[in-house]
Amino acid sequence: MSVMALPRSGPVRSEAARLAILEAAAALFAEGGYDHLTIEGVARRAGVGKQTIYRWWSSKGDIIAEAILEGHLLDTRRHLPDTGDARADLAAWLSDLFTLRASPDGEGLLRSFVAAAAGSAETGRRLRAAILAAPLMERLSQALGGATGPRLEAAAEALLGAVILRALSREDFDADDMGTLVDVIAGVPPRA
Amino acid sequence: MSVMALPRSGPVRSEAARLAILEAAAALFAEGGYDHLTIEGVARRAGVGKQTIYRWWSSKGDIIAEAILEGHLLDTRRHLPDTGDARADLAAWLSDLFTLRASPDGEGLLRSFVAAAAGSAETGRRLRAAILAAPLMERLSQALGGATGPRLEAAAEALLGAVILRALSREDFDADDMGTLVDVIAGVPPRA
Amino acid sequence: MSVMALPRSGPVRSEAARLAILEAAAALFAEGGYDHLTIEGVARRAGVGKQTIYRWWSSKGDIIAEAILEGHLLDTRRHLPDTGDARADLAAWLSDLFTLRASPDGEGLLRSFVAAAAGSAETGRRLRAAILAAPLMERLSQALGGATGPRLEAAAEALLGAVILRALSREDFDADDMGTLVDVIAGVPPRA
Amino acid sequence: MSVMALPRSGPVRSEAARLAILEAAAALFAEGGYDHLTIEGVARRAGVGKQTIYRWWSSKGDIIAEAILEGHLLDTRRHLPDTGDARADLAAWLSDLFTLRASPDGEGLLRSFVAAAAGSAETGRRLRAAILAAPLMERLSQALGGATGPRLEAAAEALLGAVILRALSREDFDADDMGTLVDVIAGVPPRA
DNA sequence: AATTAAACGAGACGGTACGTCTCGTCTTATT
DNA sequence: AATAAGACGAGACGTACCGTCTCGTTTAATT
Repeated sequence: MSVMALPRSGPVRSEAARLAILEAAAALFAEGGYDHLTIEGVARRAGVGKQTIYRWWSSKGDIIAEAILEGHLLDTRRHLPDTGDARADLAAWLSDLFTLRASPDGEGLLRSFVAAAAGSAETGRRLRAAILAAPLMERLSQALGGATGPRLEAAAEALLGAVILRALSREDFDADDMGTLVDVIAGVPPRA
Repeated sequence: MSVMALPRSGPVRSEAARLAILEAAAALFAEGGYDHLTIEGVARRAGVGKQTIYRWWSSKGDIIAEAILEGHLLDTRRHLPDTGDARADLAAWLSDLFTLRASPDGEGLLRSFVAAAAGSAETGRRLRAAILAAPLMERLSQALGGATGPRLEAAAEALLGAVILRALSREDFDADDMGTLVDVIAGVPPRA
Repeated sequence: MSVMALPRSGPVRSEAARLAILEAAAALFAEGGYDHLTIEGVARRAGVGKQTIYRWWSSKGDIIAEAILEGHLLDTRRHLPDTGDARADLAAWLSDLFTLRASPDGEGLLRSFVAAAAGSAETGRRLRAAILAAPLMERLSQALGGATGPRLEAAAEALLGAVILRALSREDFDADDMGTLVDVIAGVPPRA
Repeated sequence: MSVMALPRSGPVRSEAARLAILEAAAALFAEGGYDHLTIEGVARRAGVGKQTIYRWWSSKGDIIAEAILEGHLLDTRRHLPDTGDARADLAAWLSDLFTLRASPDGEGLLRSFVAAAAGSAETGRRLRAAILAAPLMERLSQALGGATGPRLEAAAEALLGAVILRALSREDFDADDMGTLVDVIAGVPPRA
């Protein structure tokens, strides 16, 4: 048995408005972070009525979640280097993620993403999926000596979680620190 | 050489007001989470003028940071079990932290703390320090076979970070998962 | 030379829709008064698209004007008593008009009509014509000792206007007051 | 027994804000009429927060009522001519009232007042009192040969009501018509 | 019968205004 | 001088309607 969509006449959702909203939200997020993002601001920037936003999204978190999913906010294919040294590659990539800023003088983008995730379940899930994407998982699996399943997942979460925690506590974090982190999680014994 | 306070007349800061504010903030935080916490609400609940808050704190994040520091919000001596099995103890403690809720039907308290930390640097630092306190570090050191220094710190951050990340993405997390996480970070090989 | 309608195919105006709109407007007017009447509400109640309203009327005032004209709103044949005493009959009728309410607990209907008239020229004219109809004018003419023309018109306007003014200032108005009013306008000397 | 105000500290109502609001409301009323008057517009024009308006008034009708009372909207000492002929003076004054316009191309001010009165009980009462003021009543009493009490009141209401009714039905009204109206109400027999 | 075109129900759109809430600052009287 | 109280300008919140503009369907008159 198939679920039939109820036939409905009338105008169809405007793709132009949808895109304008997502792009405006992404731009404002990048400029001022999640806290300073307002629905009114998005509507103004997108040249759209507020009701058009409320018709399709229920909160600013929802909008950001969709913007992440469609790649307006985060380049999910961000370059993961491949030097043959999986641990070094991961450390570099995480360092990069940690220092990611929207604008040269902007707040840390990662922290703003965390704020968004704290406010919206969907954003949390999307963000996690966007970052813990296939290339990262593969490289991490190599670093762990071929781990898969729950252990690989746990390691990935530990890695990303540690970076998030440091972003939240505003600690500086250099490439060496990141290397130590990867080593610990990969179970590499202390270097001499 | 001693630092002399400038002599000055007039009433000094009211300790009663200070405590009333911290307690009101903690209560409201527990009831509605960080997002619904407002300065006006705190002033109302504490029976205090708004200016008295603004005179001594600069944001709601600041208030929460101080409330954490003084233990109004988080019992920093929360029971860390001691069964002799360091890994099991850690897993139990983290599980506890993860499922921490303000009220029976409340939002996850951890998620709300993350929102607070995302909005206030000081809160982030205080929160981290409050959770990664001495008892936890000691037990983790045991689990790691006596690690100290940067490696111990990295492990602690990975552990707490992973829990935070799961809280943010609203995944459920049972005691087994937590055990796997501790194992991976402790470098314990897969169990048969 | 005659004006020819351009030949055109297609459906003609739907009488069912027209009536549904007028009746919905009348019902909503009676329930909530002119101010709370909205085009969207009329469309919803009538089961009609908004455009069908805008196609044929240009404002809610227009709709009300047509509803009055067709008797959906005001029974223009409202009973004007005939006791032989023209002044008493007029006083009774005006009293009736003044206290007219849509629903038992409703606002004064007269006041709502005035609001409608203030907002729409056509409604003003229609309303005036609907109230100052032939039966009233005849009885008033008798009360004035056979006046006609401008003096009769002036008297009629004075009578209705006074009632409206009292409705606007929310004064109570009993049958005696109404009698005095008719007497003054009819030029009857003060009663002993 | 006296009603004591509760002793209260804190700032007192700003007279500057109060006046700015009344003046802005009066200006906007004169420019666009009651229907186009908005609270947001008043706040903008007065340079005042919306909450400052809502704190002290509950509707735009309320504001207009106060503006009338304080003479921001209607010069209650409008010149009532004194030529010795009371009926002619009244006719002239009413004609003046009827043709009163806010701006050269504005809507009739009287009609807008009626809309305001229809929407707000207090405005209705204030407006009535402002127009049916002592000078008018005295002159009317003369025209009626010394009438007082209910009969004078009824005559006054009939007079003003008739003018309002004509304003509502957008009929033109010249000085002759106005004379006839005064004559009918004054009980003067038809002129030859 | 097939074509054509307008009226229809539905409702999305860019807007304006609503009335409420909170922000951070400022003012007052009290302690 | 610090406090409780709270008015102030500012502006975001989410909702209700505005009047216009599609949509896809239905209904007549014309081919």
